Amino acid sequence: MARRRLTREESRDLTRQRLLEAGAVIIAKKGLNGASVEDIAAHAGYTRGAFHSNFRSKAELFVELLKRDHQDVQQGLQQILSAGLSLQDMQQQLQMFYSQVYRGNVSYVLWAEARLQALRDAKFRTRLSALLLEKRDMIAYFITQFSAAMHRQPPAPAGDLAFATMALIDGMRFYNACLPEQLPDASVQAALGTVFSATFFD
Amino acid sequence: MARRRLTREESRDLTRQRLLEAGAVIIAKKGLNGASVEDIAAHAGYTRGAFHSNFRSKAELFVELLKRDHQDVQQGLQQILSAGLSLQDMQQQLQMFYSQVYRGNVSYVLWAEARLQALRDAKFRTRLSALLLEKRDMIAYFITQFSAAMHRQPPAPAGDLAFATMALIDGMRFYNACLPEQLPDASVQAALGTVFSATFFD
DNA sequence: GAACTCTAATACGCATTGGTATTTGAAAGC
DNA sequence: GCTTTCAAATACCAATGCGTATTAGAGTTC
Repeated sequence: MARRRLTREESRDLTRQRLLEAGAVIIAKKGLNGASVEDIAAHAGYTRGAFHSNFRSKAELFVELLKRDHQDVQQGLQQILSAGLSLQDMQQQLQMFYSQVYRGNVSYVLWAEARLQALRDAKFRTRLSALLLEKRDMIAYFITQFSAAMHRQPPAPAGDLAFATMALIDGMRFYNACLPEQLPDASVQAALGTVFSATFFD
Repeated sequence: MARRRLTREESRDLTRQRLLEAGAVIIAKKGLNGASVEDIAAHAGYTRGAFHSNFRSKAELFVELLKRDHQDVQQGLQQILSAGLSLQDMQQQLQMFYSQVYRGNVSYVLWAEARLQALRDAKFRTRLSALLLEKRDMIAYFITQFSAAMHRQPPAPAGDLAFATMALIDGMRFYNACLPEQLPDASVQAALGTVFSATFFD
């Protein structure tokens, strides 16, 4: 394993990457407030010096984490949208996509943490809102597409229904994680299917 | 205002009460982890001594807060359920009840905080699950009642739909609090109404 | 290879926190 | 009214936190 030496930039990027990953894990585990900079740095194999050399503060790393995850999700959705699939296939793709995205708990917990942060910090709220609105618009577009394909109007403003969709998915995700015996994956799928099809297709 | 002297017990209860109220406010504002015992005690007009004399720890106070709030909500729902109203009236009562319960942000934020806590602490999770299941069962009963009155079967297991209902309401509550201009109260009402009536009544 | 630059480690200061141990003062018991 | 009891204040301590300033060492440049 003759690994070549890294350039300064590569090395720095690697550090940053590791800190971000460690941040995600530790923040998910202990909460934004419970995770110390020391924790995160140590888990990534560094000291606080490295952390502060890469991020101004924990909050900054956190926002970066959210942005990255948001980007990934948006890209995934965009891809499904622009693949030119039939309604059936699109629906199935969406279902698969969400079960993948939410497979690990980490990103879900980060967003839950972010929601709380938003409720109590106005500055953070505006930053998060921008991301939430992007997501809402993406979903609203799906809803519009579905309705158009069914030759109908959406039963309520598409944007509002998009929020409802996000609420439903996230909420069920929580109950599923918290009470897996009471609400197993299959039940979540079935319940979501029931509500969505009743709302959008019947 | 000749206020009579308080007995020892009355005085203690009063202190406890004040600590609980302060705890709710401070925890809602700064998060469970961000709120220090000192914060809470000071906001209630006491010192940490008083706090530790009344609660073993912050976590204990937090659980107490959740239990109390849960009790209140369950009682309210129970009352609506056993009032012998028509479906119409019951529906309206429920709507009113929720808009009242969730008027202030405090209790909502506490439950959001609790959800996060549950995701990362197994012991806490079991304590919270018990409350969540009680609530689910209560709502499931409403769903069963509604369906029966419509001479139908619920379109999916009532318990699962109850979870979906809780998810929807809580999620929309968040978006409403976070982006009130994008999702005003009226839109929440309308969207919820659309989804619920599509799911349960059509 | 010498001077430099920049990343990450280390050292330092200061503020906070939680818990315990002790003290104080007011209610309760006699 | 004297003693006892208990709620709450105070004092103390050890741990942990963040941010900055400084240092060390590896990459870069010439």
